[in-house]
Amino acid sequence: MRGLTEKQKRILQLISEHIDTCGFPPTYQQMCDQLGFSSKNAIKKHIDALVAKGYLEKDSSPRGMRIVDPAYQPASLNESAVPLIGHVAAGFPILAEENVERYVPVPRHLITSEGRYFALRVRGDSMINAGIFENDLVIVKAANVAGHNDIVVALLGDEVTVKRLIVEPPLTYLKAENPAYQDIIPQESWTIQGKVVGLVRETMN
Amino acid sequence: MRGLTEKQKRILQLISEHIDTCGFPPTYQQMCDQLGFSSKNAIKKHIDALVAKGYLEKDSSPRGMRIVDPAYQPASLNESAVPLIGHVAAGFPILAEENVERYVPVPRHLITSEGRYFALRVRGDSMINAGIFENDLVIVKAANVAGHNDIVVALLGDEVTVKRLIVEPPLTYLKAENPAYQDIIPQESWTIQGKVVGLVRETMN
DNA sequence: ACAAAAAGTGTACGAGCGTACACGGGATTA
DNA sequence: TAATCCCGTGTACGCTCGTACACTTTTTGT
Repeated sequence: MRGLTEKQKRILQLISEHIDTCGFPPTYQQMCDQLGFSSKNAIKKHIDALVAKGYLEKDSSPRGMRIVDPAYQPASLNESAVPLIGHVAAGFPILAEENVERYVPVPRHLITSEGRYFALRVRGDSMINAGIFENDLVIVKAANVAGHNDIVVALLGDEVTVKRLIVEPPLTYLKAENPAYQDIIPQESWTIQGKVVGLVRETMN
Repeated sequence: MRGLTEKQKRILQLISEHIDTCGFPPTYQQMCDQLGFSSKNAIKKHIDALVAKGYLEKDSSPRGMRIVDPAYQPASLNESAVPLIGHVAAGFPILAEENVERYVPVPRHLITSEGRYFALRVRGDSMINAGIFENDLVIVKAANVAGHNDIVVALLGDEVTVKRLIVEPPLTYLKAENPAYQDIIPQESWTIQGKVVGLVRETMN
């Protein structure tokens, strides 16, 4: 993977931009028009050079190209998106479409193999000692069980809460990471919804 | 934008998966093969229905489709990737290609218009009271100046550090968010490299 | 029970796309 | 001066893709 000429860089950038804008790579003709060329062959030669140098992969059908170099990657392919659960409507399962506010990108290696994931906006400051602040988004792997000391998302009645799970047989309870809060030893039935595997903070003020 | 039939959902999902895998949408023929159909028209009708319902946009050239519904958005288009700066080689500008370790996806709305951004892995626990832990990735907007109370990335000699910027004329200094650390009132020359605008935590242990 | 919508097959066609080949010009190097 | 890249033009060709039309079957709704 050696150096690129200026024109070749321009081509890569053009492809990347087009994918960002339209969701798919451009045709040779479109790139011609955009660069003011009048022959598709100018493009083809650059593309061939890029393939030869390993920056691009091609399959010879229309728009059939894929950028290899991560520096020019449009936006994704090493990443994935998980649904951000907004207000949880009572009665609905937590992952129901009705609850999805938007989607949050996360590094793909957080999303190991299969398993459903979601994001949740944190309310309150009960976990500040674990570095989880109000309005942070926690990335959660859906699960019904979890281990000792895992940070989990639990459902108590209608309320969704993020706490540390403490397993000290015969006792299992939820612990806040903030001395101002007491442990929660639920009387009513409660369920684990998932395990926190990551965090995204979008506001720094 | 009304309800979809099961088959139509399947089609949307198929397109999304293909984009994830290959970087561009499939052709009608490819979708046929994958679903075991023997006529491209089956696909075309579903696609037309999806367009009519507003879930898809089409331009009548090969692979020319774009998913509108965010729930089926492949992985990107609402997100962007910023370079993760690994070890900073002395002498190199911080954003030099040599320093890039990999790319980190972040929500696009963090990346306002133009301006260069990067990510940095946090070393040490000097900012724990701001909820910034060791090994967290801070998302940084490159800048040479910053305001009072901003969390900034500063370069002191060869060392890159994350601290809160305190502007109390005539004094300007860096403050750690951890009582165990003292304020840094640099004698030598130092520069602001950028302002922290977000945070990503990939490890929760 | 009847009509309408959804789902799928088969054939044929025209246009757009990638490709191949021949050609010209400028810049750098031996 | 010749050789070699890099860059662009022009023409022609064949294949693939999206599209249109006719027809069948199953599911849904009133």
